[in-house]
Amino acid sequence: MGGGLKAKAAHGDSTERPDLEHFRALLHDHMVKRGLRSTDQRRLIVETFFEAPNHISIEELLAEVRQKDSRVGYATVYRTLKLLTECGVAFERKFGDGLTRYELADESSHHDHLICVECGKIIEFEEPKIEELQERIAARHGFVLKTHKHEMYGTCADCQAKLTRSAGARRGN
Amino acid sequence: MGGGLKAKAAHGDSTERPDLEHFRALLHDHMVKRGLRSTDQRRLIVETFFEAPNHISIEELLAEVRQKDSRVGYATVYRTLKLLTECGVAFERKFGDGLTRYELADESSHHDHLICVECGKIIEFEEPKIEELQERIAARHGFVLKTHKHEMYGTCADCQAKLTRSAGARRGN
DNA sequence: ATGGGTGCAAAGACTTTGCAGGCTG
DNA sequence: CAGCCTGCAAAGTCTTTGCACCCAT
Repeated sequence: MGGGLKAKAAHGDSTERPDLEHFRALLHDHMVKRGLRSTDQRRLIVETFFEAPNHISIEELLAEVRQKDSRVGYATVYRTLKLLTECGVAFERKFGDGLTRYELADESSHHDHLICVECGKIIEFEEPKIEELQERIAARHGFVLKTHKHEMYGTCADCQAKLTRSAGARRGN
Repeated sequence: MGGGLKAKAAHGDSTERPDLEHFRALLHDHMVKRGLRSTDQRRLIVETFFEAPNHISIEELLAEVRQKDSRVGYATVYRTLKLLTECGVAFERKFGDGLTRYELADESSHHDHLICVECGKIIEFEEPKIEELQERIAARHGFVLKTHKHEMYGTCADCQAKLTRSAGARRGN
């Protein structure tokens, strides 16, 4: 029936890959500037992060990393993501689920999030009109905006279908 | 322009108090329906919550409550707020600071939040145009929206002034 | 008298950090 | 070969829960 399901969603919207070289350079500069060192673990974690779907949690990233080197510790992933955040390569995101998630700090494609409360699918969206309205509201209150968080929670098309089906079944449809 | 600034913000926008009777009834019904009991602590906590500024944390509410009865425990406040959330009297909010905050579930005045990253001031705002755009975006992706979280972080007018002043001083102004 | 309610303290779920030994530059 | 890094485990935060006793109903 429902075909194969995409399941994935989250990641890059197929179009073009982000400019990883730019991020590698950013990280490299930061490390040189502070006398930090390049280690096997860091390189592995960083590259794994670059390949991973956006909005990955520490746990998830650790799992990926351990497929390549099972001896890497949680703390190292944690500290490396902290490092990436500091040098502007990653953004830290806290959705309501208690986990901290990370995504590539791709300024060039600003987006917010649409999240399915049934299956957890995360879709990114952009809406310049909203951005503009935000600025106007901020100005009205005398604020200068730094960042914002705009998340919409609902049920995706797939899950609506699923729910309708089971509701129908329950009703003896 | 400018004038005196309202400063307070956060709480009821001066206009009218929310309809507390409505919320008391909601809670009462819920408790009767489930055979829950009305105790001194619950009444105290609930009324204190009603009087407290919006976006209060458990710790803060507990402090208020303890001014009236120092023997109330953290867990009771915690459980009472859970109860209020369940029966639709309060909303749970998680801003990025790791705390859970609660506000009156005043549907009639839907709003989002503008937060000063310097002083923590929280201002509520409403913008129907954004709400409408949200629905449109959700529809475009096949979603049916349930809730959303829209927070904007920046520097409020007061703090901008403060920052400018100290920056100037530092520069030998 | 029941069985929900309370306070305390212990347990969870995540995130941070201290340390002894390892490795980069 | 100094000092940053790592992995482990312990320590923090904040939120939840188990329990024995208390008290509305």
